[in-house]
Amino acid sequence: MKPRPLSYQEENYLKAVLKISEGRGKKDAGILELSRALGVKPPTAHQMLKKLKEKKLVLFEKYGKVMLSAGGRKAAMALVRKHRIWETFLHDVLKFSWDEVHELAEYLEHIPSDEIINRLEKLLGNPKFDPHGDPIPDVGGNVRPAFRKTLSMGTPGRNYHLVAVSDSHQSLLQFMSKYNLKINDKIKYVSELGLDGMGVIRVRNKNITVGSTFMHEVKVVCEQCMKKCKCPDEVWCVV
Amino acid sequence: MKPRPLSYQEENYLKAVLKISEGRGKKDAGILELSRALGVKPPTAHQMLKKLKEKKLVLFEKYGKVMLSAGGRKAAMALVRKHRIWETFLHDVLKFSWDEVHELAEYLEHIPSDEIINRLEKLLGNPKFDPHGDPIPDVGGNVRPAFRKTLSMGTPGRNYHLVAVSDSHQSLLQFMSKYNLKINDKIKYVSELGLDGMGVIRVRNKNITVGSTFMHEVKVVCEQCMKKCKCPDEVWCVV
DNA sequence: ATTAAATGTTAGATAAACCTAACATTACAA
DNA sequence: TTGTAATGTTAGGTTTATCTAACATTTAAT
Repeated sequence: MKPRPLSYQEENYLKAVLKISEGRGKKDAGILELSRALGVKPPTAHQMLKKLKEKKLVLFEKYGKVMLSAGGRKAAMALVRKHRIWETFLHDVLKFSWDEVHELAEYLEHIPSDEIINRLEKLLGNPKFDPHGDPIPDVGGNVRPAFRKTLSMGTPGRNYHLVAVSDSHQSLLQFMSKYNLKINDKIKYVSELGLDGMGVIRVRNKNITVGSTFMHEVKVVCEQCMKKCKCPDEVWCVV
Repeated sequence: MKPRPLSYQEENYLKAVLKISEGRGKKDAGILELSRALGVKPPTAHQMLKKLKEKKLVLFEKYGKVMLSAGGRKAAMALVRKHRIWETFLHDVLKFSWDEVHELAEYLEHIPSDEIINRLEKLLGNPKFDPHGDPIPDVGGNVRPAFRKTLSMGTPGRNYHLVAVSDSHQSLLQFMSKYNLKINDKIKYVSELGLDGMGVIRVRNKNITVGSTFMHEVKVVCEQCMKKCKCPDEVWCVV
């Protein structure tokens, strides 16, 4: 077996930097936050990031923030592409539920083959979004922007399409499974409750009361904004 | 992510012991042979096998041979099952060629999920053999015996089904790809050449001269033996 | 402006899986 | 049966990715 160009762990660190710097929140990545995202202690993350700097995959100065280099970003986007195509395969073909696919894809994304991914993509009919509604980068690492916002940023009374949810938020995914809520469901944002950030939505003629996490983590697209191809409070992110 | 029950490498060592002790040749596994099979130096293999002995996965006494315990064999058979189901998926669904699937399956077999494997098996229609003609163990780790012999053990003039070829023999796999030879092809063993163990086979009305490696590595089943459900020179193995 | 809290860095230790060099045992062939 | 070749074992070192403990810098609050 050929040696991997990047180790399993190096790949995870690059993905974590991408997730923080271009994901929901989009902030500069610091060592502490990275170490938390990766489940390691700060000195561990620090050491690895020095190594990735040597390899010119990240930009990182003493006491400064961490950013991906062009090469590092390319590698990280390739991982995101692999992750999301595997998730789509597991969901669409092997019928794994929405909340099971993420963990398995965490392993599968490291399989060192671009060809498997390209063939899976074709098999799946060149999907543009994974089962969580996140856009799938193309072979060049480009993602189409997606017009979307959190439900909490929506306007009560309007209709939305449920398009995305953080795929690593286990309890939320289970909540949605329980109420049979799926990507692409049409929902109506009925009302804000004004208490603990809760709200009420209507799906298939049934009202569901949802909590703050749901309001802030679930991403929706308002059909009006889609049509106008502009959305004042658009929030989109890659990871 | 949960910790793996066995590390990536521990799995490979168990598989290597199985391959030597129950594969073609079926000999007792020694440290030197294991180290060669795994591409490591003898002390490395020795150390790992002491660890696997601690974990009760192998039986191994000083200066003695290595054998799998019941638990070790179960784990190794599970790996063989995963490997062969992934190979079948890659070949049947993603249309990878016969000689490409082995290397990719070497990675995929370590994905820690039995459920993916069970669903793939169903998707593929519960195949009994992988693209190389090797039998796929069931969930319990049982393999059906296969009546087969090497072509060199066959009788010139008879018709055979090409059922198996060592999936790690790259140059042989490429030779077969080149002549468009596939598992399940009907071939006639035309004659022995009596020189360097060479022979002639006939496939789709074309004669092909094959060398010693082909004669000794390619497995065939003689239809007569299959029908009688017994074969005097049956050679079957698991890995 | 000062200080406390948050964050980042360094140094040194550990475990896994590999190595080389040296030594021990077994197997077999003369 | 004895000596050499093949195989196995031990000891000690390397690399990767982790840790803890101690120290340094930056940020933010009074």
